[in-house]
Amino acid sequence: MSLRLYDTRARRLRVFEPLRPGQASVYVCGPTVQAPPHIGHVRSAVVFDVLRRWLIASGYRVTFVRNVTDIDDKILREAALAGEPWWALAERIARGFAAAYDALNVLPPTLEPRATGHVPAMIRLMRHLVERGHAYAAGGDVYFAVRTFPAYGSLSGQRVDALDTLEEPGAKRDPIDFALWKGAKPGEPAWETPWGEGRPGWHLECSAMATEYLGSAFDIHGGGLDLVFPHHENEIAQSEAAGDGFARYWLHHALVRVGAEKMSKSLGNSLLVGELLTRVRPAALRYYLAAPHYRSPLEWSEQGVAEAAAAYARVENFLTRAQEIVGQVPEPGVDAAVVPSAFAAAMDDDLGVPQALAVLHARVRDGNEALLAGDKDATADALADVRAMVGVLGLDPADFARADAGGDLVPVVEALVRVALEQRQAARARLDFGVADAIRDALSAAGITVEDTPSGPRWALRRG
RNA sequence: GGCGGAGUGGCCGAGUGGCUUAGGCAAGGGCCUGCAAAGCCCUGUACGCGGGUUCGAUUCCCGCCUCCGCCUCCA
Repeated sequence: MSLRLYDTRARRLRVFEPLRPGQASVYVCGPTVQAPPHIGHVRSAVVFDVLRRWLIASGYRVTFVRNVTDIDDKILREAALAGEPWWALAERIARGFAAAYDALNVLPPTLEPRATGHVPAMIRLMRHLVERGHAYAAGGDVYFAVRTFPAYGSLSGQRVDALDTLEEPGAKRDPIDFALWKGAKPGEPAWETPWGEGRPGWHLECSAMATEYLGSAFDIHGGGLDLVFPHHENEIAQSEAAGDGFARYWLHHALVRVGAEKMSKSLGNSLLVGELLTRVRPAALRYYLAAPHYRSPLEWSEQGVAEAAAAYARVENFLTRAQEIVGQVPEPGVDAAVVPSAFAAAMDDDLGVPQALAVLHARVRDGNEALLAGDKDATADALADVRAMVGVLGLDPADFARADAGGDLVPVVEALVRVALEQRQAARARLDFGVADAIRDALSAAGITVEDTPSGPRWALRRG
């Protein structure tokens, strides 16, 4: 059994064979930190976090690099609008992204390089390209000469001859050439280069940072489907023209749509993560984002999120009840995860999370049956399986417990609920169901659900 | 116009040449419960339209319709 992944460039599933046995190197395009994260950004992060966790669970040592683009036209414009330094805006937004990733239990990357910290590497790459005749300076900018790279279009299927744009050629020799480096206008941040002062273009950043840390050739390059062209096509052109082997597998996930349209800042229909997390549990949101196959478009719906929350609650309920019987099980940790073979087979098949979830739910059902039958061993088996699977998907409730916790008020609430439930039990004992139900209703109105079990009442904060 | 993707039961969402056919949510019936909740059991026969290939197609081929992404910044 081995992992197969859909490679955009090959347009088919390919068995994953890493460059170095037992190791996997992954580069994922991170955000341009110009505005707060929206739901699409975190889908991307969750998708590649699941990939990463599955690689780890499969025994690979994973080096996972996700960049931050912290210099760009839009950042400069937003900062000017906000009246703050561009670097302050970039830092503030970058922190917002980090917080959103963290809330959704996305593992921190091995390294998170920033474009502004890697200008020397970009200049080296550019020099290389200029020396080899693949790039030229013109009008203060530096451009990549697309027609010097015959493989251009191999990723996206675009043909160079079909790419003639209406755009003014400007200083370019050919309208299809793209900028590696942009000359600084007055007042803009600028770095010194042999071709004048300026700042890096977006495409150059990723090429330089990926090879800086992962080497001339590495295993997987990931990103959203919207990056295939021109961004990733251009990365390939730059890096391969410079003699780097570059990425061996290209993974792209489908996008999140809102009202049948792609969500994007320019369309003004962004669903911001910060706002969503005020009304959706992080774990439920992660379940919602991770559940469909990563190459299927996801049309945002509030009902869908509610369904995801219900499905997740089912898993969570089992874990809670099972642990009450079996005892606390130490978190398996993704690297030690031993998952059911059907789950592994699903994940190996291009990250088949939907089928993997079917296996997960089947084991939850098994576990619930065992619980019902009072079969402690079978419960423990199911618990171990479910815990391992949930860990691979980044959905272990324990990982979210800290975020869900109410801080100092937790012991207070626990004490108050205990008092109320004792009163209710007393009422039930004297068959005074009017009082008992009134207490339960009052707790329910406060968001506390009560369940009576053979071993006494259980309660939980109802979470949405 | 060029490149690419999608249309599945009430909803979301997998998958497959026929065999048991995901899974979740919702719904109905039952068990359990003081009543609930949670849980368990049972029920639902779907694959955009029209052709074709085939003993047999939702699954393969052709045409059509509708929708979406990229071709400009974008996860």
